Amino acid sequence: MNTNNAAVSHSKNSTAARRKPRQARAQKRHDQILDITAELLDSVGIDGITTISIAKELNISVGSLYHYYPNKVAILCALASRWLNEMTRTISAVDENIAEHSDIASYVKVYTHKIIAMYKRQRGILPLVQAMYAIPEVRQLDEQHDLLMLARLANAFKHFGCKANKTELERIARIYHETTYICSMAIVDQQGRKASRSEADLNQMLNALLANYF
Amino acid sequence: MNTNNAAVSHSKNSTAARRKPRQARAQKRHDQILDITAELLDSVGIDGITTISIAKELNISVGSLYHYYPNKVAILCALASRWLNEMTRTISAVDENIAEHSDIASYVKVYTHKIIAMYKRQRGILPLVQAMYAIPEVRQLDEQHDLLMLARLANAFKHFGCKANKTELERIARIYHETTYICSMAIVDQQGRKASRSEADLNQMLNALLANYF
DNA sequence: ACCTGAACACCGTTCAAGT
DNA sequence: ACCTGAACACCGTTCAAGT
Repeated sequence: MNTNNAAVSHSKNSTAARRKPRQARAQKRHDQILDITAELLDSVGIDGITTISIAKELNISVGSLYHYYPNKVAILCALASRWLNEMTRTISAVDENIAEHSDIASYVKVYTHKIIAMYKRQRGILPLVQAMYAIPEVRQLDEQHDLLMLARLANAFKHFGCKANKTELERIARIYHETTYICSMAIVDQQGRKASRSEADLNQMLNALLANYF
Repeated sequence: MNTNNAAVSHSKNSTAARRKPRQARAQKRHDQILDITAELLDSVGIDGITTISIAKELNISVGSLYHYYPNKVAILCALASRWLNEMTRTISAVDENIAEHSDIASYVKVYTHKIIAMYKRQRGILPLVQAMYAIPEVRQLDEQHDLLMLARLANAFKHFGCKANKTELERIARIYHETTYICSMAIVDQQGRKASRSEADLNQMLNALLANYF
């Protein structure tokens, strides 16, 4: 009794969707399942969700539900993945327009602003994502997503003439990313009041972090 | 089906320990239960823990276990509480010696260092705390703990002559606290390599945050 | 008085039987 | 072929019966 195996007999083999969505109809069902799951997550919380309740809401049987996803974790994973992809897409836009910025400070400002705006828009689902964070598979997804963002950041820093080597670049990007993430969450939490001031404070911290390396 | 009730019939009335530990023997049992739970958390993960496994490890029956704690969540809560208190105690020491510091920068440096050292010492249990974070009661405990730390920080800032009003003080303390927390986690994660440099970067960010208010 | 563990209520997952 | 939902395996919690 010493290795980290969940030791449950329930099948958790794959967390991927079961049938490839060749037909538009099947894809629609997959999406519907995620929509319903998101709604239930909101109304009954992550502990209140049951596979039967999801199936019932869709007017299909549990067995049918298991045609689309191999298990409950897979459904939650797919939902998390959809959210993460949405975020990535939003932020990618900043990077694609990197030519717009003449210096790093300008980039930092827009980057911060976009992230906060996005978190604000998704205010309702943030606690849900947080609740799902307990699921190891979701955590892994999030880490992959982070790696992508870190690579982007490191690239942008180099583009603006950062004088750090590769290892250092990775390290700074990590601190930059984590700081932006946690402060954006805090800013979104504090319901509008003085949020612009907080955003300025975050920018100041980020610029101070980068100052030594430019 | 719209309010956020867990809707389970399991009794979750109180999360406090059941019998007041009047006798030293009962207190010892309470501690033993938490010790065993921490061990199991480490070996089988939070999803692998069962009340029966805890009882078995203690050589008592499940029924007996329920004499000491009203339910499984209460046990995990008590464990989290023990950890949080340990942390609070460690950090309180910095505040009690506030007179040692002539300026805010000196305070920031020691504060950062103590926090990182503490996280390093608890490296093993940090992922466990993170896993427990999914439990709403644990989250609440953590928030209470945070409020305490924030009050401390705001006080210290004022002591060193911070020119911010009460609302602003709270806001800055929050950003300070969150940034320290997330960066310390990141620093501890990166296994020693270049950690001292990261610590310097964190300090620089914190000082930049405070600069406008002193 | 105190402890035990079978029994009950749930929920995730499967698969034999229906269409 | 596809869907159904009773059945099975688990786990948290209780409480009648034992000491």
